[in-house]
Amino acid sequence: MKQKTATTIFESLSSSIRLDIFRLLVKKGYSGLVAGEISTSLGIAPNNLSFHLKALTQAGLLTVEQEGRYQRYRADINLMQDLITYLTDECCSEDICTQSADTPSNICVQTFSKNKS
Amino acid sequence: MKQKTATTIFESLSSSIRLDIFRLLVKKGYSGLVAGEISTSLGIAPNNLSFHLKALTQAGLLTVEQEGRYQRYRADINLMQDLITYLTDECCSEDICTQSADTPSNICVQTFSKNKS
DNA sequence: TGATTATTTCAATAATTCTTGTAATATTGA
DNA sequence: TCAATATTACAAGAATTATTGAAATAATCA
Repeated sequence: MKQKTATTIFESLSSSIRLDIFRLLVKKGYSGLVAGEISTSLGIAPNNLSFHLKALTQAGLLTVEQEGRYQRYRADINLMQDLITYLTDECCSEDICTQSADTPSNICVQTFSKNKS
Repeated sequence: MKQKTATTIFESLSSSIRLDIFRLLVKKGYSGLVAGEISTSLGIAPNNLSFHLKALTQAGLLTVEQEGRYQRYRADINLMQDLITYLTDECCSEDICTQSADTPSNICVQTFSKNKS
């Protein structure tokens, strides 16, 4: 994953409106929702919603499918897993992880669990 | 996790400078780095770096420990796992997941893998 | 103590993002 | 075709965030 991709995803989810939209669509699963339903459900003005849907879609967090005059949006959470990998794949590569095993703020927990399983 | 916590984390990582800082510290593991080392390593002016370190720390992504006249920063990636849970814990709760099993953009993959393992 | 170094704070400007209103586009149904 | 509905595009002002320079704070060392 490129850095630009990552910052775009984070930027997309840094707005409470967009986070609400994404979580709503995650909940709705494959069914997704059309723009009007999202607008009603979250109480966001259609034009403002369109602005945020565009941002989420461009970040790759949503997919859109045309259904007649409706646009159906769905969340794509696969991208989230790639994002975590991007953040943590070099975890502790320049440090001895074991040092942190017994500290309260253990930044290597994820790496440890990966190794254990 | 509260919505405000989540948006703050996303906002923190939406800047390329802050993403660089976080990834650098993830790499450095428990050793972490002091502010001056981060400044040199990434070529960021000390006062600007301080601005971004403050943002990351307030979001909970970094911890700070005083060492004499140095401030040692460390990444806390545990928070990332909580964040993923916040995003996906209600995944497909209002939809039949199986519908998406054979589609290219399968938003439920994560849920499926969880169930399989 | 006095000088030096590390880091943070503050203020000002530049840049970016959000929201709203209005208009445009496109599909549906009579 | 015409009217109604769904959605998007554009433009302008308000609000927020980033960067820089200068100064302040605090710890170290001679």
